[in-house]
Amino acid sequence: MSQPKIARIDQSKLRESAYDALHEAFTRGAFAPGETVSLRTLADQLGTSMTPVREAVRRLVAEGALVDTPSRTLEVPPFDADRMRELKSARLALEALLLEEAMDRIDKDVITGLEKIISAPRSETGTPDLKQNYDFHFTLYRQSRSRVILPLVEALWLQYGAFLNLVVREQAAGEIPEHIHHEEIIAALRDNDRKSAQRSLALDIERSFKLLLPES
Amino acid sequence: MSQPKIARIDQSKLRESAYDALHEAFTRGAFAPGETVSLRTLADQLGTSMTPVREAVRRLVAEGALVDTPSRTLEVPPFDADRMRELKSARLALEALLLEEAMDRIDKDVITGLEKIISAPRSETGTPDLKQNYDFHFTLYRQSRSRVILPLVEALWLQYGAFLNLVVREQAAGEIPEHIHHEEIIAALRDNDRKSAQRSLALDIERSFKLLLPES
DNA sequence: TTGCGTGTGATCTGTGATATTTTATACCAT
DNA sequence: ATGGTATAAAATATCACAGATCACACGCAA
Repeated sequence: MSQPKIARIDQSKLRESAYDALHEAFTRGAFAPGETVSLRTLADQLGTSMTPVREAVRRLVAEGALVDTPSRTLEVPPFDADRMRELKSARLALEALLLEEAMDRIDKDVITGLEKIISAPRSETGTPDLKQNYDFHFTLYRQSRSRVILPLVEALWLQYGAFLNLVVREQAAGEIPEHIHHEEIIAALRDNDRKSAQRSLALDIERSFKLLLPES
Repeated sequence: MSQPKIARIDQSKLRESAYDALHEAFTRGAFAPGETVSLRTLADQLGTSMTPVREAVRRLVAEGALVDTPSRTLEVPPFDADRMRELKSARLALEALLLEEAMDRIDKDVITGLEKIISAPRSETGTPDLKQNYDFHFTLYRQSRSRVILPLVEALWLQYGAFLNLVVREQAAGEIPEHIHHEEIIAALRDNDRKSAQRSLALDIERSFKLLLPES
């Protein structure tokens, strides 16, 4: 029994490419809540036919990033404070589980990687570092090797991502020091201090929603 | 501006019908872990073309009820104890949140409805009352009016559903008294005793996994 | 002869594109 | 305002294609 010497070529799979492109756009806050999108437009922009886009869109709908309207168009869910509160409590519950699992397995190299992520030069454009924040959390969560909860959390971030679009404008005024909690988390990881790590993560999640849920 | 007097018949939407049919089949434990399914076969059985089935299947994949294989076929995820443990902790975390919200809003009529569900005649066929269990939990959870967490929990049940197929055979031997915890939950709802309701729900979820995760 | 690996082809699969049908909305005339 | 029509979009069906699987026969070696 010989092991394969060469890797499989990852054939076509336009559906995956389309999904990846849209996923990236969502985490970037490229879509505004309430905005409607058209399959044909997306297909044109991606340079494919409607079929792969449709399947990618079906997945996004299943994940809550898009919703079907009664008139059979697609729209980015409009802002909704109740939904936002649910996103927050779901994130608090599930990301705590991921952190717990991750701390069972994480090694020094990954922690160093996390430090590298947050110490990367902040973007010069004045836009908040959405991608940096995403990368920090998910390289941490991926250490959990979770195959059930991690996809759920990805879906939550996807829903949350659209709302970030609303925040980007006033971000400069908000001046949220997001890296503070990230540094606390890294320190706790080094000390293997679970309590402290959980507390810092919870604070970081709370922080994420401060601008969108001012009352809390 | 006149309001429509009669409800729309939700014609067409074959995609939704296909999804509903498959969803029902999963919660019924109709599919066995490891089993492969074919778009054409499903389309034939449902009496539609491949297209609606394909989109329904895309959603099921997004929810984790089906997975794509490297050879581009579809299969029901094979049994996996790690996945099972994740399902359990995710259910414990999220359903606790739903119960909390539900207890803020539930009224007497719904509690009576819950009693009616569990007092319905147990199926004569010897098969466990999967649907009865499903209906009990979700009529309760629906009271939370959740639009974020509830779909996540549905997805978890969908993944869990396939594994139930494995249990059905030995169920008679297991002889699990599932209605015990359900009755405790109802009593706690009547007393508005949150602590007790949460405890009973957790026990009920633990019970669900007893046969599949004997070690715990 | 027996056993095992190998190639072959029929048949199945998902994928992607496109044609057809259905529905919703905007527009225009009345 | 009302009603009909035109237009555009989504939903569905159908088709062409490339890859994967399986059964089976063939050939070589022990």
